Amino acid sequence: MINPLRGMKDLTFEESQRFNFIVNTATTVAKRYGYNYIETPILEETALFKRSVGESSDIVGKEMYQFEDKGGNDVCMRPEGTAGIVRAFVSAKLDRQPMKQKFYYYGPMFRYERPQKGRLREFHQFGCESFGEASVYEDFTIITMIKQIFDALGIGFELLVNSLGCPTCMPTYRENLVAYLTNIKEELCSDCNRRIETNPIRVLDCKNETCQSLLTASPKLIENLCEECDSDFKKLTALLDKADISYTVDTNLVRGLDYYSKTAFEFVSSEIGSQSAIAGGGRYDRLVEFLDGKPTPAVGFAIGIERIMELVKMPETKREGIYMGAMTQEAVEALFPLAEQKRKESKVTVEYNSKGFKSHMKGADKANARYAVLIGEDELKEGTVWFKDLESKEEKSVLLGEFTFKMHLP
RNA sequence: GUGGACGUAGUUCAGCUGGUAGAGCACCUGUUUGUGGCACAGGUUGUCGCGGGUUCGAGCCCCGUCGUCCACCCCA
Repeated sequence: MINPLRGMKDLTFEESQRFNFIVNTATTVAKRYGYNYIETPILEETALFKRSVGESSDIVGKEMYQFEDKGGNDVCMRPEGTAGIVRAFVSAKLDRQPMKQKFYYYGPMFRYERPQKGRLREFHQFGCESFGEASVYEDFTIITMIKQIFDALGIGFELLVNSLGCPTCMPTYRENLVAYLTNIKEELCSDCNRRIETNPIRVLDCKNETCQSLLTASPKLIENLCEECDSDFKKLTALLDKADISYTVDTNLVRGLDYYSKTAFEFVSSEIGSQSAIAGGGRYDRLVEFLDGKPTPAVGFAIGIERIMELVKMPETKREGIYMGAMTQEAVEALFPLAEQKRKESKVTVEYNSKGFKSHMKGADKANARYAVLIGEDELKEGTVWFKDLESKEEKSVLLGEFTFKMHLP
């Protein structure tokens, strides 16, 4: 037996239905916010991710599905969505148009990690990217959109926000932080020591308690923002207050990807284990430029579909469609014209095996059908069908040609 | 990449100090040979993850391997 590869998963039945439900719900909301669907390749040049995600992240360093294709190109399965979307945006020269552009996408992402709860090697994200809008109003609007999506899905969450600063205030802060960290180097854990070199901001959200207690006195970016970043962040929190969206300012909140600046946010759930981030995003005003486009402000987010799968409450499934069956083999074929006609408007299941009456009734029940339509010897002789509404329990026999549900059942 | 737990019927699990497997659910068939969801009766299903080893004998012990899960790491 051949099983799926490690960290890859098949989705069937209620799981695939829930998956669809999530995507459909998110799509509906995104469209209402003016987003258009964009589809980009799963395979991209490795250079794209090196330049966008950044070499400091483990994603690029060791988690990418990277290989040489048959034409000798250095390629990667995308580990996240934003880089590809921005690349497409620049490829289409949309950066040269004054129009603002908004895109939503969903699809598989690949990271070669050790699988655990909420972390697969092939996982799916739904995300949105808004280009050309520098106003913090857009950051706020995106947060309200995610809230709407989670509300529609019946998911509870906690919202964390922070500001990562911009090229004006971030580099100085970074230097100060590194200086501070280097001072207490000996007392920090080995992971943090590594991070001082690779990604000092990452030290801030270390889970080690000793590190955290040492960090209480560390310089905080939020207190060292430039005027513009500071005023934007204040505006954002004021808007959230006004909209009655509760949030926590988490000065240790960091985005893992290098391209973020200014607003950063994360939606977390306490109900799904250690991989608690169910959506994350923020502003990335410099990424378009990094990827050879004209400087274009942008803000976006992604939802981890697998991570919210078990949190989603599906609407109750009601009896739906028609089950058709026959008691004698000759009668089975008499069902086909009828089935074809009814399939123009509703779901029809035809049982090809002739079976006893009772066994058909059980079959109809199991198929969760609303109606059972059966033909036995008597019906075949008389040219009629017998049918029953499994919910109201009304039943009737009518001539085949006259058969419609509307006419015969309320 | 690091640390830990676990892999037994379709599924959830039981299996005591080693003697070649069991339960619930699910499924199938019946309970007047034309009335579903309930109840009752009966029935089917396993190379006990895979490969070695120890032993007269292994689902139980040992080693390896693959996989799952949890945490770290990373991140959605």
